[in-house]
Amino acid sequence: MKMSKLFVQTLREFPNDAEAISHKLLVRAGYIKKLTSGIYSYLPLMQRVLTKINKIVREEMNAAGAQELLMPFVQPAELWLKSGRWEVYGKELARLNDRHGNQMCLAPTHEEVVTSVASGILSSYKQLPVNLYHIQTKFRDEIRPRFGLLRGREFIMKDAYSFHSSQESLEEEYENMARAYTRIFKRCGLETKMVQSDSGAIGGNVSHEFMVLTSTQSGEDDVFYCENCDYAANSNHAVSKLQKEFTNGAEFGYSEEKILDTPNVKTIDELAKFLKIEPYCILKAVLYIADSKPVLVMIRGDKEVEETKLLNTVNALEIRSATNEEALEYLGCEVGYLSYLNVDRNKVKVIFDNSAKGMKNFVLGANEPHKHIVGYNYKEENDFCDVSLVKEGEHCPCCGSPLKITRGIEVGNIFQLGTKYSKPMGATYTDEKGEDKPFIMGCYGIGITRTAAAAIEKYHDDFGIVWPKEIAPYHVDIVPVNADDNEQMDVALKLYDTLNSLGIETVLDDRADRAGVKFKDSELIGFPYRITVGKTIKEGLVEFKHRKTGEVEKLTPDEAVERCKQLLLN
RNA sequence: CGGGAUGUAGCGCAGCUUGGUAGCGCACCUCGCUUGGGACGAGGGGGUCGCAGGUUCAAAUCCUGUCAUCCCGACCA
Repeated sequence: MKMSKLFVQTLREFPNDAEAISHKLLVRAGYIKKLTSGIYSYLPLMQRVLTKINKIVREEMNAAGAQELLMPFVQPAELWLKSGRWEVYGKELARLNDRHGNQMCLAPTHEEVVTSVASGILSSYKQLPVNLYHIQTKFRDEIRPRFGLLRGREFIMKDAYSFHSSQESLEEEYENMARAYTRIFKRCGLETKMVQSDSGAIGGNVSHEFMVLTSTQSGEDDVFYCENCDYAANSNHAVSKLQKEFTNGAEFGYSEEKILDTPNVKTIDELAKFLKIEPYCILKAVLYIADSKPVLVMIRGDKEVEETKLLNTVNALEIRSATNEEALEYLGCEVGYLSYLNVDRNKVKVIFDNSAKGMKNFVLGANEPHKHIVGYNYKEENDFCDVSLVKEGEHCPCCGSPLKITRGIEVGNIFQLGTKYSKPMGATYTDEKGEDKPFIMGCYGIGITRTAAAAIEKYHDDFGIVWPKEIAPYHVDIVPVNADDNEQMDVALKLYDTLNSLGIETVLDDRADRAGVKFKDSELIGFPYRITVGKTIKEGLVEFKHRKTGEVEKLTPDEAVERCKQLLLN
């Protein structure tokens, strides 16, 4: 491709509305163009990157035994009503009516359709297992799209669905997909970590996410991992051994139950300071509203509530913390002095976090303004469950080593769905005994557009993108320093033809601009290798520059071709 | 959905307080000059100032409404 013809416009400045570095660079280097919030055109450079990622995905999925098909983007409500997700999915599901008034939706995912497709064709256990996938545009009407391709509303996803007659077979395929995913991301130049996760709206029992770990701000998820063993989990799913497993207020001299005046002492910090006690001896009460019903969470003072865990525990669709007015309404007390004591559990659901287990002589609100109780001990049996956020420094649940935290970008995930969709949708096969059984299913997603963005988050420098060569839009950028110099242009053109004929994807920057402009663009766009044809051509030499390392080699044109072959063909 | 901000040329912005010819830089077009790190000179094209009302002789500017976008919190590939 000649640069003068390439459909691209690089910008001198970063766009104002971009936050994430991948977003900034994709816009500035001319890869994407925003149409509206969270919706982008993929310009020719971007399309080449996506095509390359897709190719890797297809090769590995096919090698893993999956079959590609293509399912519809617009789907009837009927299917979603059957699976029960029409109500559950919420506003993220974009709904519309066709001209007859039938309700439709734009596909955010394809469990419903694939289940209906499969059940029509798979009728015997002999046909199982089967794994079907496609690569397709999805639409999720995100509350707040941001970070460009990292969280668009419209995005490209590879989604695969497997059908089995036994849990063992599902688990086998799950492992198979995990291996395929690791290979896919590796071939895209990305190291990923497989972490345990919450299964969210997709549902199911076991699930893992593939995370690209990013040391900086750009990741959207917190990942806890153990350096000693291979435990790793998304913060919405992570569990830990507490630093202080059992706490006793007697340690701070509170061994007798009494009510104390604590005027205007509202927060845990204030209370700890006021009583000269550590937060871990306080039983904190936090009121939530889950689907408009009150839920009171009792949790140790040094811990925070993990809202996704709470959401799952109370089996709600939506959750938010309650206002002070709601606290007054449901508990008759303002926030800051709440407790579970004297609460009518028929009206307010009370949940105890595991961290509150085994506390002795602790402090808690008196459910009366400006009063707390000290030296309290449980007087009843309570059920405890896990609704708290892990903190860095807490210990690995498997081996007890301290847990580390890092940011991560989720580029893929795998779920064991079981019969979550097949059962309600009546998708069954006939087993050996002639009985009808619902399919046991798995599903496996890769965010194609997000993978591209993640690669940029991971690989960039002050000059621009540094693509891994496997997914770069082109491999080599040939820059004749002076387009008016016939000698330079001749050599550049010859190199261009030679490399292209070898199947090496090459750009020739034939523009009349000065060298600086071409160098800047080359680095911004992120071509892995650049061949500069300049003054040194008088000595028969060109420059071969490695984008990643900045290393420059002086080579003859023939040697430069050899270097390209060696680096890019094998 | 709550909190904050912004809408003026493809991009980045000024002008608005105090109403009176719509401006600057980049990009684009023409000519000249230049060619190893985003040159320079001269000339040129492009904007119903988000939209709709209102006030006024006169609105980018003041008022009202509305829409959109972006940033901070809860969802997800």
